[in-house]
Amino acid sequence: MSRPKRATIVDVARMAEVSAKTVSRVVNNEPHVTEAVKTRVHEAMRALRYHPNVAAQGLVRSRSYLIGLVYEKPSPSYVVELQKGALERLHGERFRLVVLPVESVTEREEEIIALLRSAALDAVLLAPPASDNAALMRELREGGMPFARISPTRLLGNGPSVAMDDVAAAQEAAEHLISLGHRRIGVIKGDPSHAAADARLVGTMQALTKAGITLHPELIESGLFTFDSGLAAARRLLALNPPPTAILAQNDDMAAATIAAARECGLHVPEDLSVVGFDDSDISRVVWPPLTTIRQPVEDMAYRAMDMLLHVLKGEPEGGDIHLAHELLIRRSTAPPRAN
Amino acid sequence: MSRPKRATIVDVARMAEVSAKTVSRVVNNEPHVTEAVKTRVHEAMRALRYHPNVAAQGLVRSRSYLIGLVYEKPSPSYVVELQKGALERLHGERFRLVVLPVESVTEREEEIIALLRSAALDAVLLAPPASDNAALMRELREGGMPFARISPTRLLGNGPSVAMDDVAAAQEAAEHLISLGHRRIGVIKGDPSHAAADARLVGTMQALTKAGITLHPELIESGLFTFDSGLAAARRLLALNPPPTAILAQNDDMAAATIAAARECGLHVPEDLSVVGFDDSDISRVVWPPLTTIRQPVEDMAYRAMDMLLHVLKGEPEGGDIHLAHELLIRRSTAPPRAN
DNA sequence: CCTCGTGCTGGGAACGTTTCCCCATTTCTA
DNA sequence: TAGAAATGGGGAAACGTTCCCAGCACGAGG
Repeated sequence: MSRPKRATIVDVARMAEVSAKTVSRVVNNEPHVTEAVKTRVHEAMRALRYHPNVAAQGLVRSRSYLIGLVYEKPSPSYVVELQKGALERLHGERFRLVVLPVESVTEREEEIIALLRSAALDAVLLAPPASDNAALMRELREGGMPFARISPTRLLGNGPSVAMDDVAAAQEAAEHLISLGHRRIGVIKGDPSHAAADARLVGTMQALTKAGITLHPELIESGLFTFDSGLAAARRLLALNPPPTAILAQNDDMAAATIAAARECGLHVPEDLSVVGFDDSDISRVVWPPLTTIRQPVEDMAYRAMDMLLHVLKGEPEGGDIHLAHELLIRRSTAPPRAN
Repeated sequence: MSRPKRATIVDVARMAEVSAKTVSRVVNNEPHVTEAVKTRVHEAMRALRYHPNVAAQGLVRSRSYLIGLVYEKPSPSYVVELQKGALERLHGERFRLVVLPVESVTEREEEIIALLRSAALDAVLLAPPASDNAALMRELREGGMPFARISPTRLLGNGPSVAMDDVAAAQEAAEHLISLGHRRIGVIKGDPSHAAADARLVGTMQALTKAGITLHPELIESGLFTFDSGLAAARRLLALNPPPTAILAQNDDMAAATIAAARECGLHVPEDLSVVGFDDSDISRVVWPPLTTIRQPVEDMAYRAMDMLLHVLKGEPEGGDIHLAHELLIRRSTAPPRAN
């Protein structure tokens, strides 16, 4: 689309018999141009198939019209929803989305920062756990690079963000199990480097405490938000004596793994074991039985975060911390415990 | 990372006491620079935290260092693997990946082309079904924009591509069912706008014909590669009298849906119904029983396609059509039919 | 009739690199 | 030893756009 020498602004200017400057004004919808001139320029643009050269615009305006999306190998459905929401908002804007997945293991903050620096971005969208990384945010601020945060769990008031209330959501999920009659409830935590894992545990414990239930440490297992890690954690929980009658997994992938682990032990879900997930990702409807889960509006969150970012880029004052509502979706993986 | 006036090449030149031209040579690893000068420049670069301005480079070299990835709302796991492979190859290169999902419904070829044109890309990676779109490829060629194709099924010899043999793979899957003793085999096709859907059907029919089995049209249902569409198609197939003893779904999402539909009818998989999927996506291991499926090396394919694209961008001659091997993974969703 | 604002337009200088062309010095070849 | 070739370096133009500033017409008010 570019090699066979594209039309430049002076070609258009020559054809429309105006100056390059005027063409620029027309392209950017600036005032001080007569209607007649405007239409003449538009015709010339169409005839020459003129498209402004983004690199040149970027050079003089010191803008690259690129927005980065930083995330760390979460579940596929999460990534896709994130991208969908961000792109949806970008539709019709001249900004483009550059994906920047980072490996927590190999890449340290400095490397991420170097990556961002060399990528020449105008702004970044930070998904967890980058959205909770204080050092990263400080660097960004010092570097003058605008950012917005998705699902931060701490350090609020630190730039625009969109989140849901992980604590309240986890509390609600646990209360659902308690109200069904469960007393011995296992928890599978997510990746400890995600602050959401702690927030969700706190919510769970609040519900249990309120109901007068003490959560034995043996009932808390840690995973990494992946199916395989969830499988291992669920196996450990189900090997306890007595095993829990319900398991609260901190995302759907690990909840699905819990169902698989239960099947291995010959347990039926939900008769022998209730399972609750988190996120309402695709996987929650694909497994059997479909998962009771917390709906987290990831796509909306990404959309809103991108919206706030665009506002900042337009020079408007920075937005604050936004909360989006969650929702407990009761499907078929939870039931009262078997009476024994 | 950019607003507080970054160091420019002349700052570095001044500090290292050489000309801007020399700095440029060092940055680009060109010859004609003494070691001593080179280290002096490197030191200055580090001290000033100099990073070349991509926009300026792009302007003079007429390169944007952006590569687009065009795909059309396929399953999340497919997208993620695609991106993973492409990014893996891009690691260490200066090119960045811009994601360009397109809606087949709303966007027609011209809009896609306009999108690419305005995105100022250096090259594009085409995933299905864009990789089979003749008009799109013609436009790209005329516009001088290099491209590489992922999983094309027709119009080969039309630019570098990486694919697997859909026909042979589908044939192998069908032969597996036949060898188990199945004779009444249902097929759930994928989105008709993907040429792979036809190729996989052809392979299936080849296997059946070879075994002397005629495939009744009533046994062929169409889906859209999504779980929901697969659910509806599977329900229709299972409502037949007699129902098929095995169903071959053209991707894993629809195969998972088939298992769900079977459960609705009170059928057990694989005792009452064998199910075969396609792709070996995450979902195939998450459902119960785990799916017998064809492993499609999506990540490798994206990696190789990106590799070929980079070769073209370096001015080397265009590669041809590459084939990657598939593999039939026999898991627990297939078994001999119940004797009746 | 002169002046003064106001709306439209153009000239020229940036923006930060690379590249073309040039010169001086060193090294190799015959 | 002379000439050719290679090496190390610099000056200035170019890439395509936007932005600052000035100029020009036109109508209104004195």
